[in-house]
Amino acid sequence: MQINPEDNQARLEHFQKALKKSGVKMTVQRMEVFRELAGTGSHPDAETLFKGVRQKIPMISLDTVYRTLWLFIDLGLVSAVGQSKERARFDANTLQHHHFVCRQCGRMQDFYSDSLNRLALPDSIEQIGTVEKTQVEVLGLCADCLSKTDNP
Amino acid sequence: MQINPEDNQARLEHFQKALKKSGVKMTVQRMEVFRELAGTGSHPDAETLFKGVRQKIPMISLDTVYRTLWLFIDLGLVSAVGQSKERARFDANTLQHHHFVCRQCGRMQDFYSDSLNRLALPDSIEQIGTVEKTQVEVLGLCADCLSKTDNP
DNA sequence: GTCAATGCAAACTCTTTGCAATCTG
DNA sequence: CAGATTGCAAAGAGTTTGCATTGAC
Repeated sequence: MQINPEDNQARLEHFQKALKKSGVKMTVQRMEVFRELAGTGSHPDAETLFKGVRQKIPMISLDTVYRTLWLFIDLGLVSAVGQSKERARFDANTLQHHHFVCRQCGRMQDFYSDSLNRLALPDSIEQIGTVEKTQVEVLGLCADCLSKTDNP
Repeated sequence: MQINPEDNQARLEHFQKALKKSGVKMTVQRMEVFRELAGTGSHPDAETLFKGVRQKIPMISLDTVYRTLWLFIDLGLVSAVGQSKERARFDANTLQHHHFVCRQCGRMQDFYSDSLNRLALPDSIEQIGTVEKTQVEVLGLCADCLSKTDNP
């Protein structure tokens, strides 16, 4: 999915305001990392972004791209796909199931639902590809973390 | 989610048959890695499994755990959670959206659906935790990979 | 001018690989 | 017994960190 130029422009402005609001300095590097990421609908990894940004800022370093991305995530401008920061996790449950993931402790719990097993997907999916498996991922706070943070 | 012992027993038998069928040797290590993984409903990483298995086989090495896991994945006995083998990927799209992930090339495409945005989750979710975000992940083959493999 | 942000290089973590010793079928 | 499998140690990816220099406000 390519993002159209106007949306992109609007995003850049929103981006600049967000930085100012958080008292974070605007730099060429941050600008370009954001522009690069906002201009693509694919979900690039840091290295890919790095290569793209280097076209405009040849002296940028990879660690700056990483720092910039985590900063953006803190600011809520960007999200990391899936449990990206984590390691590989394995599952011996071969039944169709769905995942609840705690955003605090990262714990993952399976849950089952017949209706979620046969979700109706939008027709537009057909243009993207053939569907083999559909899984719902629910993000939230697990009961454990809730009781640890909420209770006085 | 803990798995009950009977299911677990059935799984172990299925596991042994699957190994034999694929002409893969049965070893204590494989047995224990599988038992450990099948006996937990959490989705442990390799290190966690390693620690568990070491209780029974103190001399097992971490690389064996990895090799064993990827073998099981090849055999279809186990799955890796998410895009586990991949690196962190980032997303500047802050609108609620869902992901189509190509299992071949790993490309990820956003798609939108109002109905998927407000999925009805099973009541059992409440016991697990509070829901903050629900996202659908569709796995399949993207159009690109389809045309590369299917067309003669 | 001050302090945050950057680039560099080195460290760190997770995962994989080469090879000789070991064990399964 | 032959060949697959293991353990070890070392290498490889991807990511993070410490520190001096640079640059934004």
